[in-house]
Amino acid sequence: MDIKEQLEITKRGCSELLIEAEFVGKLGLRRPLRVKAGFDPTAPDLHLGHTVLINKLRQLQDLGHHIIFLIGDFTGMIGDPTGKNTTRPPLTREQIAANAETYQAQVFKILDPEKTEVAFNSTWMDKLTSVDMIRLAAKYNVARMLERDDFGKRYKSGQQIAIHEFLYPLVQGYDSVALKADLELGGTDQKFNLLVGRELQKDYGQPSQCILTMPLLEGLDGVNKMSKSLGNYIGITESPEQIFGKLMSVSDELMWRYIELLSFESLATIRKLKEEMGAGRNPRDIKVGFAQEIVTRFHDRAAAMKALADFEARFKQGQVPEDIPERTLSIGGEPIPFYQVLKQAGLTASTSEAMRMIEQGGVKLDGQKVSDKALKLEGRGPFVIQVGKRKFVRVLLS
RNA sequence: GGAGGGGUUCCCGAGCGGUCAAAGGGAUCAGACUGUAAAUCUGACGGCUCUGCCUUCGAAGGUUCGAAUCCUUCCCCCUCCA
Repeated sequence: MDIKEQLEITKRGCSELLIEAEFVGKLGLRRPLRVKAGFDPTAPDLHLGHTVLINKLRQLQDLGHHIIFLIGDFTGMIGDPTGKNTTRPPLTREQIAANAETYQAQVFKILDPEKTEVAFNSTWMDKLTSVDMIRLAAKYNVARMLERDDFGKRYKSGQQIAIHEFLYPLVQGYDSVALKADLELGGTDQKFNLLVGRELQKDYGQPSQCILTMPLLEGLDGVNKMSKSLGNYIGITESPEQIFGKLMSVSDELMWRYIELLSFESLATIRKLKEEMGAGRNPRDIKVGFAQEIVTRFHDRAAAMKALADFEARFKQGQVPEDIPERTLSIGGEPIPFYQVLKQAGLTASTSEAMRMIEQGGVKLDGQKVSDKALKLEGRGPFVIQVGKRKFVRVLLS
């Protein structure tokens, strides 16, 4: 493939490519480039936000480049990599190994396992002696470290910066030296660390890597970045129905951001979709198509079709979904207040909430809206109970 | 070490002796509508054996008929100075 085309694919959706001219030069070498991306072994549950970067790796892989999936097990053992709010607890080797396994299982839904090199930075970092470490530390200086926004801010405002936090970017940069990386990928928040890699490679007499930063995907709220702790994420191991439903709940505006960063459709196709919407096409249909694409990626085509059918049945026709969880409650044969059933079946968090849901007309028993708060249930069931649009349980009494 | 400021229900943030389960916003949930779990509008949003009762305002005591609001001690955060 010609260089111009490769460059376009590489740059698609990215935040920055440093330095483009250098990168073009590397492409001109006509050999597979060594592409590095590092991952923290702390978060084995990948969500769509992570996949923005992994997708890019996949694209580069398809262009014939050599992908190195680097697991930062050494850095994971030290603890907190970014010094954000609280120091993360260091992980044990066993935990890291287990996390790495889960990581790979998920990542290989996108990357080709045959063509991907998985590396652990402990491989070379463990061998470094204290002397080596100090020599490495000598290659950078405090003023340059403080260029990093996060460090600079904390320094100015008198917040603590632990010494080992300075070592972090160095270790990450040294990884690039050890791997002889031609290109390193990271989120925009990683820019500083990636640049350290460039500098260190120069110090160690290597050509400097280029840097490709990818934007951070916003979460379902459209404001914060997608993260597990904020609960605004779509996990790639979630069920087809969940992925589909969550994608459908994305606002029309945010949908385009998701499509831009997550879809594999060509830019031309996406442009056309936008035009169609401008000409009056229902954005819902575009969202459906996109949601189908994503579900297919992490499950399969059939699952995607089923998720859609399920979704339409439930929301358009108000039907009960096919497989709903079943609960058996033992009540000793006595009639039981309905609100108790709601709570015990896990449909509401408290009896107060159960009462509220009934008051607000959000509860259905076998398809009939329940408005009597004093209703009691007796008999064995099964009763199909629905709270809101999404929560269903089949209840058996015994 | 010195001087100040503060800790309120999931988050932000008002309240500063009764009318406070505690304004307002966000998040969330429900309903209506719809093109969807978009948008918009309405409502709810501590718990319970629910027209009432019980437990909350950093912790523990105290004053008072009555405290998130006053006093004492303690714990924790933040800012400035050294």
